[in-house]
Amino acid sequence: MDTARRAYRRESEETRRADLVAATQGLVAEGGAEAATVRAIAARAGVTAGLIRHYFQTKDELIRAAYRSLMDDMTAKASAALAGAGALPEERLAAFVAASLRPPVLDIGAVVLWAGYMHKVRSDADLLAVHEAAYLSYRDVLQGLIATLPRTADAAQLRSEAIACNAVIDGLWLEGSILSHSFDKGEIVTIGLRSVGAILGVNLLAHCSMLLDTGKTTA
Amino acid sequence: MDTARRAYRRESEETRRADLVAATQGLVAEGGAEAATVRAIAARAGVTAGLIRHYFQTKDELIRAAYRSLMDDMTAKASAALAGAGALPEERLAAFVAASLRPPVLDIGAVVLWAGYMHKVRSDADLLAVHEAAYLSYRDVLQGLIATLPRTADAAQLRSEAIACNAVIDGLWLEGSILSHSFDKGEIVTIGLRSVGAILGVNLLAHCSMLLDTGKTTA
DNA sequence: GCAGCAATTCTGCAATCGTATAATTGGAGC
DNA sequence: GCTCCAATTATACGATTGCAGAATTGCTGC
Repeated sequence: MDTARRAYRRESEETRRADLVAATQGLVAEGGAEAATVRAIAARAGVTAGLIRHYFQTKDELIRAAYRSLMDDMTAKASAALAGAGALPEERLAAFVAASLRPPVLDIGAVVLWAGYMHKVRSDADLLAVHEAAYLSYRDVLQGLIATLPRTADAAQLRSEAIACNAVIDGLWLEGSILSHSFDKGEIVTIGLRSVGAILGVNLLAHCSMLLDTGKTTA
Repeated sequence: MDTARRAYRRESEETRRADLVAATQGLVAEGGAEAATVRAIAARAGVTAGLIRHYFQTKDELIRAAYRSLMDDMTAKASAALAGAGALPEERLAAFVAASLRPPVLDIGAVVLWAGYMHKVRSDADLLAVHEAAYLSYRDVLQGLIATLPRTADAAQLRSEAIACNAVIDGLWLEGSILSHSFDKGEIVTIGLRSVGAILGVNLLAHCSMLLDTGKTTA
């Protein structure tokens, strides 16, 4: 037998798509978008390149699916922190902010993965829509938490505040992930809570000292 | 004459390098990193592809030069706004923040170029150093402006505040660039000034209404 | 266990990539 | 205006890319 074909198992469409998406994300996270070639993706997913076209009409379609998956997962992970939080509005907001600024959301791999898609987001209208939807989805959760605070605020003010809080979280997420070595443990979370609190005029740190993990008990 | 060679002019090394860097940035800004092929870069710079290797040993070296140039330019453009500002600390800080949140600093091309190199920043120690230096350089300018405000603040507080203000500017810069269509004109600048003011406990909007350009006179 | 279908592999192709190097030519110095 | 060197063009090469279609094979229903 000179021609020994590679043995394989049939998998459900759902499984295969998930595998291919995961492989794509792993490659982009490690080596940027240029590392995610169809052959590399297939190899990491344990299949051959031709199969990709069986599940995705084009490579761009796979990339889009992978990006959508990443964005959804990040919002989901931050939102999951709400389940363990109490009923107090300040406490819930603080839990959400803190969860967004620590692993697994705060992660250089996630940043690189996210950044690796940026150039596609620019040129691909569909991807831009995915990005916008994910951004607004996260911001809506944030705005919902802000709205429950014991204050009076009209719609326009709520929108402004949500944009601002989202921005400070984004910025801290970025630099905290990239330059993690130059920040003390818990510093990013503390600054995030203090900044969001300052923007909204509430004290998040007071209600939520249990969310901090400074690693050292500085005076 | 069957072989008509293309006519050309000799230029200084300085000019050619600048042209190639500018061509690279333009292409990445328009079409993402994948659009910046050596042939496309050369064509835009008005030369042939071979010349690139005459000035840069490898394409990566050119891209790195373009990245370094981008980072330096962004800080420089924001800092340039200080020259036209008055002597009042609030006014100067506001001018700096506002300049960081509007074109040419607020630019999707800059975001894409910046993002396109995240994965290299992760693995390449030199590039990480470039990023960190640029980040700290910008933050230092910001912290210097914050320190001149008429308040009392110790070193640790100044550091925290600079990180927070930098983060909110970063986040607004990102989303404002990517989703520029979903924000009103001047909205990003206004939110930036209000947020930075809230974090620092000063009113930047009061002193600096001339920095805003809302495009419409809403009541 | 046998048929048949679809999941998967395999092979190939045209295009494009970055790089290397030989062939030219513009322009400065004399 | 001639010389000569470096700036620039031109050409070529091997590798890789996304994509397509034919060939195979694992699995499901009987």
